Amino acid sequence: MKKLSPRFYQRQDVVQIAKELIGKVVVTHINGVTTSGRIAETEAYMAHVDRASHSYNGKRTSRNEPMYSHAGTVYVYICYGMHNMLNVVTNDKDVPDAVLIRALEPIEGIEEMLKRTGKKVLDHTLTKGPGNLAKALGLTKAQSGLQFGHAEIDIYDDGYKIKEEEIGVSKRIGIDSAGDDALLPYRFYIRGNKFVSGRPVK
DNA sequence: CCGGGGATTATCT
DNA sequence: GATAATCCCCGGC
Repeated sequence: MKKLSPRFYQRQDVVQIAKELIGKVVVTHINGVTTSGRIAETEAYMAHVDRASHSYNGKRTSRNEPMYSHAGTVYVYICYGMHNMLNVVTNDKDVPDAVLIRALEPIEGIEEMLKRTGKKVLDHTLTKGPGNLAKALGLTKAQSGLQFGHAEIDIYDDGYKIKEEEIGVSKRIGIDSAGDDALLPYRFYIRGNKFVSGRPVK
């Protein structure tokens, strides 16, 4: 298990970073309990030029302020009034690129994840989709603005290698109001992984 | 298996 | 007052 270096997050190409985050391991220590999972699905959001991004056209508010912080910052926000979403901020300070972590394959702390989500048994819904994932990991906007590497949250490379052909690419989910930008191929996922969100594609 | 719609509230205008 | 980077349930086939 080795931490991702600051250099990993600092790069300019957020789409490439989103792709490389597939297969990495997110670990949280919240209230003394450790939970972790392997990233199965991500989406890239490109700063001010991307209509789907919270920072489109340079929009800057107290909610999305962490996006303008330096690479390796945690950005958590609430969507539809009830779901927390986990993002990784990349690129230089004041360039608000981010990667949304959309799905995980649970590894550690499954009992705790079941307790947090109110589910009875481990099935593919435990960490499928960004809302479920943040809930299982115990993340809320209390973690927004922290750095990856903080005691409560980090991302590791455990040496797991994923083959190029195992990674699927598609347009992003749930951003229909973003016009043509909704069609950009900025979503990456592990083909055939049952934790990947959305209806299975034939 | 698939698709439609309601839930629920922080955030922005 | 409207919107939203979602989830879950329920009905129909």
